[in-house]
Amino acid sequence: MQQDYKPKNIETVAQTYWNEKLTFHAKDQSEKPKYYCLSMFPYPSGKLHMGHVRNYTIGDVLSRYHRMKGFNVMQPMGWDAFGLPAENAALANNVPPAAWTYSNIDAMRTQLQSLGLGVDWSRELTTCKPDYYRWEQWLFTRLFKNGLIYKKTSSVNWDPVDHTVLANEQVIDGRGWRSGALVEKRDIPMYFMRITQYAEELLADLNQLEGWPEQVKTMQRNWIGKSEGVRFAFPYQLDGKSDKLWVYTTRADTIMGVTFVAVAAEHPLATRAAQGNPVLAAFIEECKHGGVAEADIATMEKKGMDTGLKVTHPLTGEEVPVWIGNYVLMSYGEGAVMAVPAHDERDFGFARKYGLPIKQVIAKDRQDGLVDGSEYGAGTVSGAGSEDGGGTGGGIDTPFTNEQWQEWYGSKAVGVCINSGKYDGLGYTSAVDAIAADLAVKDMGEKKVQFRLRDWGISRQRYWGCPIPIIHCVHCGDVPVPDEQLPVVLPENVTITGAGSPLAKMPEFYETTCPQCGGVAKRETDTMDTFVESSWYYARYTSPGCTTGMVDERAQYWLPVDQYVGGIEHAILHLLYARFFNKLMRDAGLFGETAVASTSQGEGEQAQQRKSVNEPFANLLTQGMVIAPTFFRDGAAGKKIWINPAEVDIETDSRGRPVGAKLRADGQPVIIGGTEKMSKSKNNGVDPQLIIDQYGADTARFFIIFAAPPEQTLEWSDAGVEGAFRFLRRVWNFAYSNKSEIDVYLNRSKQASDEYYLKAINLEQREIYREMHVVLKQANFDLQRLHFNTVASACMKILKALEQLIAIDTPGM
RNA sequence: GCCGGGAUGGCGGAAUUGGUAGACGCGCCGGACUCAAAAUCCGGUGCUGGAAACAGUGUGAGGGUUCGAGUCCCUCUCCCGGCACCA
Repeated sequence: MQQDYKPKNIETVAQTYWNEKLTFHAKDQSEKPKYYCLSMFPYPSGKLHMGHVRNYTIGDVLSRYHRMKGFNVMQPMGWDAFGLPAENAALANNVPPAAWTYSNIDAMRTQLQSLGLGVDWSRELTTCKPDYYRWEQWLFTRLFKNGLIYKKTSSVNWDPVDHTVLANEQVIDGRGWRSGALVEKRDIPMYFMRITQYAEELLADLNQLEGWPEQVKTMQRNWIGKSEGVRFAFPYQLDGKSDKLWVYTTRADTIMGVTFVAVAAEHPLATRAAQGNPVLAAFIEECKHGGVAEADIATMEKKGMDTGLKVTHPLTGEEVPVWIGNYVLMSYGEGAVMAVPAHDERDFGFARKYGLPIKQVIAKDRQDGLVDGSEYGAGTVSGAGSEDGGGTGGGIDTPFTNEQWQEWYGSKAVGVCINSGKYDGLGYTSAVDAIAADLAVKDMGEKKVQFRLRDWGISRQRYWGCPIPIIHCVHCGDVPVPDEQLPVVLPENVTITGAGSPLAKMPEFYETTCPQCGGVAKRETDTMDTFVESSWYYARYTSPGCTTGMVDERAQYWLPVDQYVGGIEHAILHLLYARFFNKLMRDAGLFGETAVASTSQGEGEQAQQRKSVNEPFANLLTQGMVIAPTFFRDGAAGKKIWINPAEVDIETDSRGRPVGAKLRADGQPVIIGGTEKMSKSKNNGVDPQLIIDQYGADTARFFIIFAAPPEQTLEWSDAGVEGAFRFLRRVWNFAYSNKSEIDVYLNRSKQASDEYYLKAINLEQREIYREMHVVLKQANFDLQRLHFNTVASACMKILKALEQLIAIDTPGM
């Protein structure tokens, strides 16, 4: 009667077939249009998790879909193999990071292959191997020579007990994760990539990325943070010399309301003021405690101390006190900020705390909030500047007060200047113009465009990363390693102690000679940020085995990536760095002719696209998380004991609502927690391997692709998996029972039966993917609108229709 | 703190421009078939009250605009992602 659906057999046969026939090998030339589909490569943690399965299934569906549509598809896979976890594992298990990483890669490759992805494994790359990172070192030396990489000091988290630099992740509540010691900020020399030189282009080109989600582009725009403001100076006399304290503001219209300036603890003025002032020196010392992470700095208590120094207001000539503020960052802008307590919420709080004066210089002129400051010209506003700041337009009147912050105090849109002498009555734009002009006349400042984006510090005081190809010579300074000496190979047999980099303790690594003068020299022992490797892997996939450069001419055929798929958590850093690297590689001439200035739309644009690659990823799909319910019991000392959902039976009432849950092992109740991201800590992960073993990869993939739109959160559901399995089984059984010749095939030979299976698989996949095809077509190929329910019901309808047919065509791909 | 998202039944989620909230699916309940179960099929299912007809109520909270708000405006709460050394 009906043959059982045995996914393991079917999938093994299919995967073997694909491997033998090299089905998914991408050709570097083709009559067909190319489609480069890339899913973000995994960090080889050791085990596949559901997020990986989702990521690669989405990419695979898109790949197979385009394959069926007649594209020359390339879907590669590789390993983001450098990074901190390998060093942690080395500490915990006493295994060298390299050995740990390579064995993880082997395990995960096996798992990935059991998923049956249409991946071209001949392009596999591993970033911790010299054949990959040597080209990164090559690019480093080029960038160093042309000034796009430079050296400066920067703050890191220093663990004073373990004598080691800590990652932000390793700083917990201001203390080292292993030692528990209070972390300090320490300034050390590092290499920086001049990403700010590309800030304007990185910002402008976002507008070309029509295939990117708007929210990602918005985040990148805000991150780059182009602002138009005024850079100006507070002059001062100190130690018999005249000098200027520079600050930058986007609210020059409030300059007349400055009542103090705040400088970073590391600012030269702070250092000077602390001389002979032990209290101030102690405060500066206190400011050094804690980590360097911005989120921590921004949320900590705002503290400050008067330096006793005074600077002069450039327009009023009044004396302005200089304070040290723990919230002012030396690495941002000038390391000093003007403070206008009346019109900045943070300054307001600071002034209230320390009893500093608050001077209102902006009045809310209108209530409707529609007024753009630019509409105001000098003298066009009458009656502005009333002392209470209340609007004249009725509605809720919120007069200015020194007691409580009001949002409108800080709004550019609603205010006009008051208490500002000649600037009274001006709106935002005209006030800024007038003030900037007056500052310029005095040579005390000018308008300036500034970016929030900072240069990218790439030095890491870590072992498991790509060595920075620099040799330090006492005579010649920092000398880049010559091409013929590349790669600088990272030694793989080391012992990790958790206290500093092993490279710094290996004379056989760092002792060398200067390539320029031949004298005794020392090799750099810092390694590069692992984001460097992930910034160009997409390009390397186009040129596997290339020994002549980062990429060869094949890159011009495949790039840009047509579809990139990955987590939203990479919306800023990784994606911005990869865009930056793409431009660096383009300007190094690696993608053929360099960019032609964009002229007109249409034909000219197409020609330009063939000549150069301005952006690496044409379309971006940011997939959602995989979440699952959590269960726990209260253990000793208020600690929760998390219980895996697989070990729990849920009881429901007559309406199907959960009323309780019991641990299967002991029948005793457990507490139902929230639904959260699958994680080790909450013990709510579902091991993909168990699902594949029990139901098969097709069920796992089918469930995961249809249970939620790709970019939304996916709630794991055992029932949903079961449903997906039943659906596939039904398709299978239907195909089987309608094929009378099957028995003939089966009775002939093993080979023939395999052939039948393949045909049946093709039927199954064909029907499923045909449905997706239809839906994708309806959705205008917009996978983000793809919806499980719509697709599933369409599949059901088709299936029902098929069941009414007695004979169907022999399927074939 | 700042930037970007989100919140609709027991669950995933529908709802073109502001026009019958809860499509479709899961789950659950009832029925058919079966010795029984599974599978399959049929019907029901926001909540409260009611045997039912029906009534009231309902899209995180509070306000507003409108003949009409899940949708637009304001304020707020909570959750998720990122914040430059996790990847």
